[in-house]
Amino acid sequence: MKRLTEEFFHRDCLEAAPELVGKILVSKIGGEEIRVRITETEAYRGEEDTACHAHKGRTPRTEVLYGKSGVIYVYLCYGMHWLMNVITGEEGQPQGVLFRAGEGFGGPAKLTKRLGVTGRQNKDSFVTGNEIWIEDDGRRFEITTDKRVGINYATEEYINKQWRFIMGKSI
DNA sequence: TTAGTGATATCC
DNA sequence: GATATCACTAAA
Repeated sequence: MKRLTEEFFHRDCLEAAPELVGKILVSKIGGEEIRVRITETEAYRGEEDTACHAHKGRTPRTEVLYGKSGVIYVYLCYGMHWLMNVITGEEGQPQGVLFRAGEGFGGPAKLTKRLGVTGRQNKDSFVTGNEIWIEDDGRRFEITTDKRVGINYATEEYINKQWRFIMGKSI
């Protein structure tokens, strides 16, 4: 059981996103330790990705996307749902991976609810923090890809990218 | 299919 | 200041 370090996140989101599938999210935010296997992720890649929050450039909200890999980006969607991402890639390049589902349930807002993640964790780090981190238990899974969800505002080119990664059979 | 909800960005 | 939009969910 080993905790993921900065090197894991410090590469292109299209490499990191499929590898995060099958890993274990561990949270102590609520006091007790909660462990959830990640079953689905999505990659958001740079200003040229019209589905990425940072595609219009740097704003106070998207600032964190440009920062260090391994940092957590949490934001409120539709006034009631917290969505959690991890920053990947080079500093200065806005990209990250959205955690879309965990074992036994699906839905990015359910994941944050289960783990107790809210806006308080925005800009925390999976690498250095003590409240939430990610572990590799050594298990490997087949990965299937699909189009991303809920990004109809993006251009067709990016709507059609297969940048969603879903856990399959154990290998 | 639709309501619910509030931060954010963008326009006065 | 006002408004439109939104990486969702539950209920019907």
